[in-house]
Amino acid sequence: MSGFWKPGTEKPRLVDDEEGGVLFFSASASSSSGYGYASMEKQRQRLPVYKYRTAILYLVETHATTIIVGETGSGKTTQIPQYIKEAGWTDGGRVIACTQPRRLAVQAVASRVVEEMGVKLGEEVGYTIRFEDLTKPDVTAVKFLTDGVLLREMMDDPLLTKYSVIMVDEAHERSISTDILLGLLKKIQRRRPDLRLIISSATIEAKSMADFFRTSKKRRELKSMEGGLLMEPAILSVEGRGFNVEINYAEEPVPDYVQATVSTVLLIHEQEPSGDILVFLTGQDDIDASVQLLNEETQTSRKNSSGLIILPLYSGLPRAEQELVFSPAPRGKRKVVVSTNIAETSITLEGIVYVVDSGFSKQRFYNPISDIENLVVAPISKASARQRTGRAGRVRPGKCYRMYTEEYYIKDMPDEGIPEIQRSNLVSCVIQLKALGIDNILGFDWPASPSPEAMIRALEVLYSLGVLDDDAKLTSPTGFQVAEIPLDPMISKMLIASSQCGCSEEIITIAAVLSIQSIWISGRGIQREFDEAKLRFAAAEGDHVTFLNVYKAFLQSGKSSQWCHKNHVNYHAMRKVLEVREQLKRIAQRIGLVLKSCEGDMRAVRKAVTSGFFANACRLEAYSNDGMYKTIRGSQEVYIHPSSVLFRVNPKWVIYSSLVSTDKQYMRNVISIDPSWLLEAAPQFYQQRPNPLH
DNA sequence: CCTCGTCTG
Repeated sequence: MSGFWKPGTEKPRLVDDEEGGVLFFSASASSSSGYGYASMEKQRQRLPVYKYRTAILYLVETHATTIIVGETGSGKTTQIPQYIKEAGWTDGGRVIACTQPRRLAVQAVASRVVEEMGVKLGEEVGYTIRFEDLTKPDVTAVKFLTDGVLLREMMDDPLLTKYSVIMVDEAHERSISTDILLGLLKKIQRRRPDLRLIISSATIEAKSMADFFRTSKKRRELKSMEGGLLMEPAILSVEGRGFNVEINYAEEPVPDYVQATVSTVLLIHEQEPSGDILVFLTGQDDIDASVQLLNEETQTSRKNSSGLIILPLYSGLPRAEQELVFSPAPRGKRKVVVSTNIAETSITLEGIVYVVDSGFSKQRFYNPISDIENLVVAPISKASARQRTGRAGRVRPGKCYRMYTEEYYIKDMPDEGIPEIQRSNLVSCVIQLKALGIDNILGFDWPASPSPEAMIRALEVLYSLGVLDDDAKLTSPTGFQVAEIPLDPMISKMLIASSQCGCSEEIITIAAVLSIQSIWISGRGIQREFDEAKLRFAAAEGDHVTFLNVYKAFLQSGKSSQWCHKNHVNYHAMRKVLEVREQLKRIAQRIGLVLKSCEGDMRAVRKAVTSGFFANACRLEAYSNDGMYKTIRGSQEVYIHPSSVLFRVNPKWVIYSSLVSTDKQYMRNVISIDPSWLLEAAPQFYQQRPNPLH
């Protein structure tokens, strides 16, 4: 091959990030404008995946499912859809789909492919993510989209008939949507022998992926279907372009991983040649603590550590601070990014040569008995550790420092993490399958089965919401309406009820706010100011009504970002609220809800909230001095979260929208109610319980 | 009397 890059010639551009992350080019990176078509073609041919072009096309032609194991930098995501198209799979108006778990990745990959093909985005090549559809019917032949969007598309077209090839990228991440999608695609395959699947996965997951798609144990059926199509999944491995990374383990188990991490960073800075450092910790607490320790070190010691630029990174960080991590360190300085898992998959940093891996991350766990989701610090898997390590070898050979022993890695660390679907509440997932006509939820063929307890709990909740009937079928119209709304079913139910309560305008706003992370900007140093700012909007009824006040004031300000800043309101979150609100309004109209404002009648609003969230009703314990509540459903001890406007107000009866558990169970987003509304909203749910409302 | 890993429709 003559396609090697020589120093002094044009710089090879990094292509897409194979871990589904998005590359952010620093200001110094060369722009693409200077490249002609020929040179673009050359670049494409230099990618490792190019060697496998014929093999991939052959496998896709002859196998129903092809599993591609692609290492970092192989070029699979951008190239394979193009190969498939060049081979004629889009002839006759058929479409190739390529899914990604994340929106940013969809956009990044689509624009790269558009550039390589020299076409306009939204024509031949397009993408669809929530709120953004850049595709043209009958024109778009290659379509990038999120897993979630493809799932939604199945509601209108369960067999996904317009697609000839579906590539599921980053399947090893095992997100809930990916897992549901894989289960459904396997089902579709039986009805559509013309459909081809390409599943891209990391090495470690490839075998279990193949096992899953090995449809039948009967050999005859397995070997071939009509037309000589092989049902046995093919596996193809494509090497990557990552550099070698030397791994260093702790010699002894580490008692305090934050401390160990900090010491390691300082040691690297003292002893190793230049190159940026990426540290993986678990959350804001860890990160702030270690950033502070590192800063102290920088200030007290006069010698080496002064050349360090220490930057935290987590999703809760304000946008401007997040962006700091992408600017290159000034000459002679070394950048240290202290990050959560966000840097493991979602964000790619250039210039990282050293990785420090604490060996932990925060993971969600769900207890179907208490119906509570918890976030806990837990050891990562080998797959995760490898991924973290790989982050060091993107620009040149790197080093990874693991804050655990080699023995621990080999003997105790699990190969793969627990798929998200086995750690989550399943209500949304169950309703989606029901809407697709899958009646036997317990018998569904999952890549990883959720626990029967979790399934049963989800069915119970949906039954009590009136979404499922006695035969566990979707009710009409409520069940079908709830399935149509892209929100948590409790929020959707609240929305539908608001149509009857005559307060849908208000509830749509509340639904939009509840479906995003938080509309407030909080920070450690500004706690008191923040509380004061919040008091300006505080409503006696509770947080939901407070949201309405914030939204109203935001509109009155002319949707001003300065106004947001002054009031500790997150401007980006409010833009998102506007966006979700518009979408919900459209859906509400489509499914025949009455759009109406209650003109300040907050009883109506509280009743509508109760209709969706009655299962989260709590009563203040009569003799409780510390604001202890008990849930009506399970007599769980819960407390109002200090961030709530009802903190220390403690009304007798409240409903919450979610629980956060730390040292205690805290209710977030709390509203006061009248207990008689509970019986009204869910007679079957509350009558079964022995005298709950005395 | 105190906080929240990351995503998605």
